[in-house]
Amino acid sequence: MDYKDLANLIFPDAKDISYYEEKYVKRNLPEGAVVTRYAPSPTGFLHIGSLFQVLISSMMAKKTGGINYLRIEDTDQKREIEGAITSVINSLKDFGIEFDEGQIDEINGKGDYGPYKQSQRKEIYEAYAKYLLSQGKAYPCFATPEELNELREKQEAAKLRTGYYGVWAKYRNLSVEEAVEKIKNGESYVIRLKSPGNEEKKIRHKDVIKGNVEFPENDQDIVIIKGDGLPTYHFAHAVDDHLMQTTLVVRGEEWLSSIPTHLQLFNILGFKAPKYAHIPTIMKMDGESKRKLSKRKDPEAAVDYYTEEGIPKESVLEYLLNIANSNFEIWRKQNPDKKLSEFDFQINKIGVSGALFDMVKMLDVSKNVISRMSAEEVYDKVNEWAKQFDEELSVMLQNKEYALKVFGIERGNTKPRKDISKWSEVKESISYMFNDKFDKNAQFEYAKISDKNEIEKIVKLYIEKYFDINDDKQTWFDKIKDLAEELGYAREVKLFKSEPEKWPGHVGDISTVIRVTLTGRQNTPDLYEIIHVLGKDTVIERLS
RNA sequence: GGCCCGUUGGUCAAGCGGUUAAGACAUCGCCCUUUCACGGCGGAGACAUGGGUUCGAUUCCCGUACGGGUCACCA
Repeated sequence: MDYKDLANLIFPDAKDISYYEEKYVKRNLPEGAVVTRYAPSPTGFLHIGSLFQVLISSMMAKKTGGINYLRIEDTDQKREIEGAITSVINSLKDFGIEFDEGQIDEINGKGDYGPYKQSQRKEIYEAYAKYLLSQGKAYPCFATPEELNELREKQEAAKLRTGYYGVWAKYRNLSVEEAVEKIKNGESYVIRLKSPGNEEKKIRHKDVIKGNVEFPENDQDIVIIKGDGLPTYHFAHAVDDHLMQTTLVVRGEEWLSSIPTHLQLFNILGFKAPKYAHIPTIMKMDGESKRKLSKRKDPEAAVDYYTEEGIPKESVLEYLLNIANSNFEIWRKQNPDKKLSEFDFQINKIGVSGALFDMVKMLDVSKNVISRMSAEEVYDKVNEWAKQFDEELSVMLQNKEYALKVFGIERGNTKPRKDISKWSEVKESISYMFNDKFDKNAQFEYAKISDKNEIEKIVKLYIEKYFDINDDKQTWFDKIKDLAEELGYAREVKLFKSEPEKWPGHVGDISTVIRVTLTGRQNTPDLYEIIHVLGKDTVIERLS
């Protein structure tokens, strides 16, 4: 009996690997095109770090005329979550990320290199495992969890490196006969790689982002096929990325230390290894120390958070791009109207150390993104958001024509207003523009001039003598100045500042009184525009 | 603990042996013919640390400290 017999016993039906090698033909892509992928395990939760990763992959594929595909890594049945695939696909779609190829729903994929769901690729992994088995490069291991535990304890007690390797790999040198017998006895087992690595030797590898890294060779006999018959991540990674012809693997830096294992696997299988780009983890400040954004503690770790808060997807993407390529900011300043895809993204310019997530900066980016939108765009997006997350706002926006006017205030000119950074702020910032949300009898907080009688006097005189909806802006403001003067206030701020003792206040204080009476707040956009959007009747009604 | 990776202002970051060490956010002050949001100008604020190498180190090498990652039949 030899290895082939063992291989046949374990995987009697597995095909020869040549079948798959021939089935998946070479991709026909332009020179330099990158094939990359996003390969989540379906936990139903899209982390901001994952979005970062997909963004990078997709930028690289687009830039080079390549392919970005979606592969589902569902080899851990214990973690399976119903509907998770659809939810990930939809979350990504919310951010404008769609794949050229790969999984499209819970069961189906599109493209010539599928299936794109690992649980549907079992026979493929078996073929490759059988291939290794038949050459004696992999073997069945009968160690029980208890045995493995014991082994580790022993190693720890002796202060040795833990793991299943070298002389500790108890079943590595079991004879074929013994193995066959155990299998026939129904003993459970996994398939392990018979690692040819030597811990004393180093391997050198050039990561696209991290640059040169050096590791000891892998000498662990890692599991490639688990007890449940499904492959481990490592094995599936090698087989899938080879067959799907991935040329660039973008993944989190927590994978960096598996490089020796992965390179070894590619090598033993006779595959050409892809390039790897290990991207830094997005961190958060927690007290004194940094830590990974956590799905349990930090709502902003989940991509859906941004959707719910109404932070536009463009903002999130721009912020992320900012972290990735710091020259993006400059580019954006020079090209305010260009699409993100026109930015010449450089993957090797991504910083090597983990970036802290900075919500303040994110909102600043967002504020600028929103300021570049037209009133129509703002309307559409706010409306869409409100439909889902804020019914009251949604109702307010029903009169589209009016809402457009509201959003058009100080927008579309060379110095657009920058006061909205997320849709969830919109209601509060525009509520006074709606009569049914405005209570003229509420107690407003006035500024310098707060005497009730004085306020009444100012407003009354304004409405009776100076208010004319048909005035142009200059005339309108001149009249406020006249009003100020008539009431004994300085008509220019500068005048007041040069001789502050001469007047009780200035034109700004007067306009503040009108502003507060009209809107209920001290800070608003341009009063003249507000008056015109509100219309004559409302203005008179509120000021009377 | 072993093995990796990292460390430039409060934050994100340029920089690749000789720079007054960019820029952005935040912060502070002033200005911008009404507030706020903008915009403009200016201020404060950094190369973790100790040794080398070098005429010269933020940049290269080694150690230390600190931070992160990883050591599963999870990905």
